[in-house]
Amino acid sequence: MSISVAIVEDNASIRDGIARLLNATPGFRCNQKYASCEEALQSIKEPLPDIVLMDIGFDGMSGIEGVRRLKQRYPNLNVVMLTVYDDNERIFQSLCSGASGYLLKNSSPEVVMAALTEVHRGGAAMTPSIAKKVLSLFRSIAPAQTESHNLTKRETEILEHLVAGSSYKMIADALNLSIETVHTHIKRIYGKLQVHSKTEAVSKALRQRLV
Amino acid sequence: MSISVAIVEDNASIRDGIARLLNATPGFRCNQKYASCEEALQSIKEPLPDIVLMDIGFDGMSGIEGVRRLKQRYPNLNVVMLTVYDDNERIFQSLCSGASGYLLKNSSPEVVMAALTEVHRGGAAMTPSIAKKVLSLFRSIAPAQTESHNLTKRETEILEHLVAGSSYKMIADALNLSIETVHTHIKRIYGKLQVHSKTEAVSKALRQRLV
DNA sequence: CTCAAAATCCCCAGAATTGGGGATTGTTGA
DNA sequence: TCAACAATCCCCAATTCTGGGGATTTTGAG
Repeated sequence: MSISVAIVEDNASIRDGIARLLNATPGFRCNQKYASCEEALQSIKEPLPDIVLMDIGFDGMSGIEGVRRLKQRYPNLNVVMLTVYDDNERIFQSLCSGASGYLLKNSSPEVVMAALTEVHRGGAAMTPSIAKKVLSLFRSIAPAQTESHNLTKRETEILEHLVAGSSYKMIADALNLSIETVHTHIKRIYGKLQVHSKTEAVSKALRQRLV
Repeated sequence: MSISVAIVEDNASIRDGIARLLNATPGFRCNQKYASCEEALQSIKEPLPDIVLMDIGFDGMSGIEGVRRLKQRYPNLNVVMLTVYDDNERIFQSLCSGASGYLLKNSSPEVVMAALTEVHRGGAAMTPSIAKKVLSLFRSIAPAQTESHNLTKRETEILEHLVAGSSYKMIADALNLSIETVHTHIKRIYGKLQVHSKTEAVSKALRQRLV
C-alpha cells in the first residue's frame, strides 16, 4: 500500500506541483489538498492520510497552530512541516506542537520523499541544518547535570511509583510487599535524596531525571 | 579536499572495517584510529580531523565522557556518535555533551557517509529513529506550555510551593495565609488537575510544565 | 454598580505519611 | 569466610493530608 499524503499549502502552484510529484512517484499518493489550516481542520477525516505536509506561512491560522490542533484531535497523525522558515522560534514551536519532521522547501524532491518514507516507518525527519539547530536548542533548554544518588534497584522502582502518584498501600499491592517494607524503602530513599516528603522526592526525581 | 575522519572504537575489526571503507570511498580518508577515549584524548592533535566517529561502550571512559572532554578542548571539533545504544539517557547525554550527530551501527555505509558529509557541511545527522526520540525528549524538556488547566494565580503559586516540597504549614507561613486557606486552594487544584494527592499534583505539574 | 469569580477562613473525621526504634534473610565482594 | 549491603517485615507516636461540609470578604469585568 502506498503512503497517502495530504498537503496544506496556500500557494496553488506549489501545492499542485507537490501533489503531481507525489502521484507520479511509486509508493506515494496524494488525494487531499488544502489551501489553509482552517480548510484542512474542517475537511480532514477518516480515513486519515498517513502524513500531512504542512506549510507555515498562512494568512489566517498559522501552520504551527494547525499542527497543534490536528495533533490534539488525531494524536497519532504524522505531520511534517515543509517551509521556507528556519528560525529557532518556528522550529521550536512546530516541534513542541507535535510535528514529526521539519523540512525546508529548498530540499530536493528525493530528500522529501525519503523523509516521508522514514516518517511513515515511525521515525522523524529533519534536514541537516534544521537538525543542527534542534540540537543547539536542545542543549539550551537541557536541565542541569544529574548527580548520582546510587539508589538500589528496588528503591528506584519504588521511586517510580511515587512519581506516578501511588500511596504506600498502592505500591505495596503493586509490588506484593508489606506496607512496612515500602515504608522502609521510602525512608532510605529520603535519606539518599536528602528529602523529607514524597513531594520533595518526586520533584527531585523528575528534575534530576532519576526516573 | 577529502573529509578526514578519526575513529574511536574498541573493536579492532569494526574499527579497521570502517577505516578501510572510508579510505576506499572518494571524498573520505581516515588516518587516525583509537581503541579508547583515553588514547584518543592523548594522541589527537593538530591538524584535527574534520569529524570524530565515536563509539560509546568502552571499558574505561565512556564515549559520552569522551565527547565532553574532546569538545571542551576543541569546541569546534565535530563528533558523531556511532553506537548500538538507542536509549534516551545515552542519546540525551551524548547530545548535551556536544555531539553533532548520533548514528546507529546498523546504519548502512551509504547512510553513514551521507551523514558525515552533512556534518562536514555544518549540519547535524541522526538516524530517523533517533530523531524521533530526540523530538520526544525535546518536548519533554521544553519550557512552559500555555495550555493550562486554568488555575488561578494563587493556585499556581501554591502549586509551585507544592513542587518545592512544602507542607501546608510551610506554604501558609510563606504566603501569610491560614492553613485552612491553603487547604482550600489545594482542594481546588486537585479538582482542576484531576488528582487526589500532592504527589500526583507535583508529578502532573512538572510533566505538563505548569510551573 | 453588580455579580461572578477569586481568595480568604473555619470544623471535623478518617486516612496517610513521617521518623524513630528494631529484626531477619539472602547476596556478594574482598 | 565474613562484613556490608539489599531486601524484607514489625511497632509506635506525632504529624500531615484528604475530602466532606460550610462561610465571608475582595476583586475585576461588564
